[in-house]
Amino acid sequence: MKVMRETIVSTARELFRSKGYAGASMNDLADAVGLKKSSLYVRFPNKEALVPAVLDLTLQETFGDRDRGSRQWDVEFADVIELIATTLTDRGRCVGLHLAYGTSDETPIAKDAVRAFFQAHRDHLSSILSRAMPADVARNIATDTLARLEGATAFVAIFGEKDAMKRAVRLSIEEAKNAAVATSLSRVSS
Amino acid sequence: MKVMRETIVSTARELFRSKGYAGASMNDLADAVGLKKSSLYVRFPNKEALVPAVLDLTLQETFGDRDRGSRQWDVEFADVIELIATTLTDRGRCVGLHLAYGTSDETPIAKDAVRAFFQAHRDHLSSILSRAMPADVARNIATDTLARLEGATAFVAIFGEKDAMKRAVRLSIEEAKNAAVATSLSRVSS
DNA sequence: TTGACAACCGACCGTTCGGTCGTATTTTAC
DNA sequence: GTAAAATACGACCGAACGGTCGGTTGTCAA
Repeated sequence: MKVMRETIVSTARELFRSKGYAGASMNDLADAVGLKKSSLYVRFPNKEALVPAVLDLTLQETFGDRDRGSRQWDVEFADVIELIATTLTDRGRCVGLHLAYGTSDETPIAKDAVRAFFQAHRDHLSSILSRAMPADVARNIATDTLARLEGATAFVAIFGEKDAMKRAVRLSIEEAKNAAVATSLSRVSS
Repeated sequence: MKVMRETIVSTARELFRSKGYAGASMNDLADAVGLKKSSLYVRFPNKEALVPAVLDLTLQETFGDRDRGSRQWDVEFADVIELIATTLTDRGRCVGLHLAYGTSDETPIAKDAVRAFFQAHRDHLSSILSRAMPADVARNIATDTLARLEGATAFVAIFGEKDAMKRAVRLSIEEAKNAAVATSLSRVSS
């Protein structure tokens, strides 16, 4: 009857996503995976330790087995943000953002994990974009893309609307391509 | 020693903003306003009833005493989104979004209040924009503007970065102006 | 078959949660 | 001046919280 660690982590992710850090209880998690609360403490020292595990799993699923650099930058960029957008649309909420809002100085480990989570997202996107534009431009576009996706998720969460997410994806891809064109033009003129 | 209702509501807003619905307790609120918990229940029937009060206050402060329609649409649009952006940057979080993520079917009154809150934001922005463009375009731009602001707030919350918010404001204003120009051009050509 | 080890559970701890109620105190109205 | 209404409080409730601990069960290698 052994319960997989990944089962616990991905179930914890669902709970954090829908109820937030404070709203999700260890008892909820235990019930959801078919264990008793005390058994959870064999695998995780405390509730806070679930947060890095949850975010690491999500990062792995998003950027893990991606064939990095083997394709055109624009295809890879479009692929990864469409993957993120689809996940956000299907789940209706972003675990990372819910945990970002739900953690504070009282949960420093969770807070650090959230920072690392978003930093990793930005770094990944930025590294794809910087194949076609200067690093500072890439970083800003990566940031704005993530912001747009997070904001569009709010409209999925509140109204169930998916249009905003579609526009966010389209506009982000356009913005990246425009920046790439502007970069190549300025290279020619200089 | 009477404590103003608005004091309670705006203090509740701070708590909801920083700790979320589940994370903010009635005891926290009582301590913060200098009352005992039982005294709060004289003014509010339960915790959930604080949510509409908090969001109504915020709406009032954002759109309340604005001289509607007396100025150019673009000035008014820029003004109101700069007010929102400044508030979000200063506070580091959006109460509305934190409550949107923190409420569920178990708190229907709060959930409805959140929907009304964001709908009111969208309606207000949309009505300003529709002075210069078709209603459907205005609605989409209003939505995307709010999404951008919410997303940029995440980067303030997580990294303390304010640049993303500045870009969000600038890009939203540009997008609105471009749509207005496109509208007037298509009117001429038809 | 047995010993060892990992997985799991029930009972329990102190604390905090949202919420209620009877009562004391202050303000207001007549 | 006095009655009524508003305001605040202390004590309390059952439930849920995160977390601990001693003991039982299941698995597997020797």
